[in-house]
Amino acid sequence: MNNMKANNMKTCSIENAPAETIYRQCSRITKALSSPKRLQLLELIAQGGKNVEELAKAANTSVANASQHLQLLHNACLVRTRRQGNKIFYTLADEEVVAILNTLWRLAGKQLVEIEHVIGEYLNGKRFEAISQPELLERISSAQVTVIDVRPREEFWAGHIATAHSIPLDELETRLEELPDNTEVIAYCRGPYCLLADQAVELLRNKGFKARRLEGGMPEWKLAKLPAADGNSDNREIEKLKTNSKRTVHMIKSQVKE
Amino acid sequence: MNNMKANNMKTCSIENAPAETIYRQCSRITKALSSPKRLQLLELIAQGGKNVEELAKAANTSVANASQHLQLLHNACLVRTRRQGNKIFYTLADEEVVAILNTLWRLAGKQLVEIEHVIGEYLNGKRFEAISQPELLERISSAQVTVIDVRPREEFWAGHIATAHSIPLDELETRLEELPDNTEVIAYCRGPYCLLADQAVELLRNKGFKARRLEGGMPEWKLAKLPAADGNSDNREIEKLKTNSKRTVHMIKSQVKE
DNA sequence: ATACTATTCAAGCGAATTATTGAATAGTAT
DNA sequence: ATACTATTCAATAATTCGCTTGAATAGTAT
Repeated sequence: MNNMKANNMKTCSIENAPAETIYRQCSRITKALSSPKRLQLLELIAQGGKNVEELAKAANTSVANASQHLQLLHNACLVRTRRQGNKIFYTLADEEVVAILNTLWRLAGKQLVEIEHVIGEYLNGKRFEAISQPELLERISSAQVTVIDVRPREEFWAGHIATAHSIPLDELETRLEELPDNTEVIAYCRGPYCLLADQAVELLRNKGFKARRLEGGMPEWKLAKLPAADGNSDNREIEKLKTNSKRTVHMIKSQVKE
Repeated sequence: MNNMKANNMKTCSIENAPAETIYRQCSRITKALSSPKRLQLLELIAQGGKNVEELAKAANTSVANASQHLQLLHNACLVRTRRQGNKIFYTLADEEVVAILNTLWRLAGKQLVEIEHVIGEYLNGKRFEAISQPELLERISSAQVTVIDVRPREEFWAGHIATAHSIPLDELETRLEELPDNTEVIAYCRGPYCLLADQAVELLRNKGFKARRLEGGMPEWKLAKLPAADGNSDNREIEKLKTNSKRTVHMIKSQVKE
């Protein structure tokens, strides 16, 4: 019966040998993404390089456990490590990782009603009116506003609203002095399902700033073809891909063994 | 001082209660994507609605096992079921699912050297020279070529090369009469890491057609801002009806009954 | 060197996942 | 009604996963 298919040879030899390997390889990535803790860790890492201890604390778990998860992510080539003093900092391995997290986030927000529910509950009584795209555009052009991008820095580099400053949520509290206390601050993030901007607004209001979030986020801004920019000048990519070379050799070897 | 910052739970309540729920929810999706078999099934489903038996056969597993996997995908809201006669057809639940599969594929191709390795092995001695973007463009404008998009139909709808015809790889063999045997056929797919176009070319050459693949794929074409189009609802229906003619009759019948 | 720190490794245990088998269900056809 | 089909359910055994604990390692600082 299995042979039937092979003989029938409907189309493609990909159904057979190579495909299985490919799907198995792809599943290395999705497996790495399949644990809530690891998703949380990735999100934390995306917001800025952190060491194991910080990550463990932020993700509310033991250091050993965090380390284990991180190594799994590392084996899936989703994160990279960098030694600094006697600490090891984790960063995302590639912008595509952000891309996949974003897609995942968008899909989850769209499909899983529970998430909307949770978000709704979180924002209950906390969500302030958002500013609309055209209104923000007008305020920008008349310089009546300060726009901050509270997403992870990598995402800012990949494209941001013109005139916006990158202040990842993590850093916001320590960088308040960069913000004006007379003109309004507009925070934006990934979109309607993303809480980053809401959290930023909450923090800013608590500190006495005038703040609102943008309706939607960067994807919607881009979609509307409103003025955006990206940080091409940043040239970190070069080093990125080099680091994997050693590990790669290892991986191939162990694969051959099997 | 660093300790202060870390200990102080300040900024975001998202780190606490709601966040865990959200990550757990997101992980429902990634868990569903974390098995090779399910990735394979999704890919098959993406290439056109299929029933359980077909899927099981194509994925080379038992019907019961396929059914189990499919239900898992269904619970994660990644696929949808539709009854037709006494068969149940599975289709993707949302275009975003294609998006996430694509991102995953791209990331995997970029990060996991093994995949390149496998692809290289598969294509060993099989890969024919590809046609470059500018060359194809010129041939298109002088009508010296037939362009076919061998990706799943959903992806064709989301955007395709101008003048291209949608012939998912699955259907290629049964639709050969639509192709000219005097002018060259150019197949394209998702990009350099995607084998669909190569498989199409192989099949076509075996059948005596003149065929080559495009260098890169749709994303690269879009990136170069070359002429593209996307499928409006009208096209969509027509395409649908064309290829599903047999099935469609059934469908219409049963729809009328309802 | 020695002590110290951050991180990783290793073993163990309960829970979850995968594929298999055989039976049950819900539609369809006669 | 009865037989039939496509699909799902239920029980299983082997495997893997996630977290904990306690020890080992590889750097740094004195």
